Amino acid sequence: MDTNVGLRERKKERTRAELTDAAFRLFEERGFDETTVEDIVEQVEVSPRTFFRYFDSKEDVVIGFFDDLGLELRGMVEARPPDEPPFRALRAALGSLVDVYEERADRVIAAKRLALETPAIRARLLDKHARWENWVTEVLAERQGTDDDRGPRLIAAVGLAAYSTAVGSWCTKGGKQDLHSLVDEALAEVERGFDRPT
Amino acid sequence: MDTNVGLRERKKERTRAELTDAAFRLFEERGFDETTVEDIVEQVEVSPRTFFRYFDSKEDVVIGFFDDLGLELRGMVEARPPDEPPFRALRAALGSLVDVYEERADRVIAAKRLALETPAIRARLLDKHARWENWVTEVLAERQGTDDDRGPRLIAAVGLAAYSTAVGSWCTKGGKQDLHSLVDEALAEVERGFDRPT
DNA sequence: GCGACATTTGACAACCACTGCCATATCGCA
DNA sequence: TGCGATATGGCAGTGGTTGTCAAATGTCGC
Repeated sequence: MDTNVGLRERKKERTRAELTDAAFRLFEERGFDETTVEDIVEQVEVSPRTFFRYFDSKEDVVIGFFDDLGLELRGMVEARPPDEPPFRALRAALGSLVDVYEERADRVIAAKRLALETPAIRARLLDKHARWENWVTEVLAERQGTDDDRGPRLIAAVGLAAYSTAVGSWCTKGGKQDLHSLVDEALAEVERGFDRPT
Repeated sequence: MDTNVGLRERKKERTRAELTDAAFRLFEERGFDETTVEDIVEQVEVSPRTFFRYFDSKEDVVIGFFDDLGLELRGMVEARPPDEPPFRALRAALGSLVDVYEERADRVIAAKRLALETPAIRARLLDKHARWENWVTEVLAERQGTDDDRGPRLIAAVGLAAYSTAVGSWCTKGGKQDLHSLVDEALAEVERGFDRPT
C-alpha cells in the first residue's frame, strides 16, 4: 500500500510525466485549443485511448497538478490549534501552502497563463478553487461546531479570494516576488474584518 | 438602432426564449449531461445548427441569462459618487443588483441547482464570476486613479466572494429569505476590513 | 403586391473530445 | 516457465461544435 516501486509503477509514472511535459510544451507553443490529444500522444508514442486512461480530460493535464493541494490545505487547517480564531487559522494554513506553489513555480505560472487565454482552463481552475472553498468551509464549521455554515463559508470564500489575488499578481510578475509576503499582506488586509478580539 | 420590433426580431426573440425554456425544462427533468442538443431542438422544431447560432455552447443556455448583469454591475459601480470609499461603492452597487436576482429568482435558483450537480455548468458560472471581478477591478482602479490594481482587485474579489456566499445560501433556502439583508450582512461583515475612516 | 436585397435557416460534412468493448501484450510472481 | 492481473491498442460510436452552401423568409423601396 506504500509507494509501489515495481517496474510497472515506475513506467506508469514516467508515461504520465512524459504526457504532462509534452502537453505543456505544445500548449505553450500553439495554444490549448489548437493542440489535439492526438498531437500530444504522438510525441510520447502512446495511443489516444491511453491518454484518457491517465487523464479524465484534456484540461485535466493542466488542472491535475493542483488536485491534491486542496486536501492538503484542508489538513493544514485541521491541524491548527482549535482555539485559534478561524480566519487566522486559514491564513496560517495558506501560508504553508505557499511553499508548494513556490517549489513548482514554473507549472503554476504556466497554468495561470493558460487560464488567461483559455476559458475552458480558467473555468476548471476556478472549479477546483470552489472545491477548496467547500473543504475549508467544512473544517471551519466543524471547528466551531456550528450547524449554520454561513459564517465559515464567508471566511473561506473571502480568505481564498484574497489568496487568489495574491497568487495572481505573483504569477503576472513572473514569480519573481516573495509569494509569502504577497499572500500575507492580502490576508492581513482582509483579516481586520474578522476575528476581532472585541 | 433601438429595440427593433420587426417580425424578424420578434421571431428571433421568441425562438431564443423557446429554446431556453425547453432546455431548462429538460435539464431539470433528466439532467444536463443526459440532455442532448438534439433533444432540445426537436422540442422547438429547429435544426441543431440553429441552436448554435443562438448559443455558443450548451452551457451558454444556462449562463447566458447572467451575461449582461456583469456589465450592469460595472455601470452601477461607475455611477456611485467618486468620493465614496471603494468597498462601500461596491456594496451599494451589489445591493441594486439584488433586485434583478429577485425578479428572476426561478432562473437563478435553477442555474444554481444545475451548477451543484454539473461540473461543466459550475465551471462556467465561476468563469462569469471571474469576469465580473475583472470589470469591477477596472472601475475601482480608475476611480482611485492607481496603476497598481492589487488593492482594487482585492476589494473586488473579496466583495464578490461575500456576495456569492449570500446568493448561494439564498438559493439553497429556495429564495424564501430576503436577499437584500443576506447580501448586506455578508458585505457589512467584510467591510470592516476596508474603508476604515482612520 | 412585386422584386431585389439582406438575413436566417437547414442540411451535410467534418473535426475532435471522450467512452465502451474486446483482443493482445506486458509485468509480477509462484 | 507459465499463470493471473493489469496496461495498452484499435475500433466503433456518441455528442458537441464549426464551416459551407443553398433554400427559405423577412424587409424595403417602388
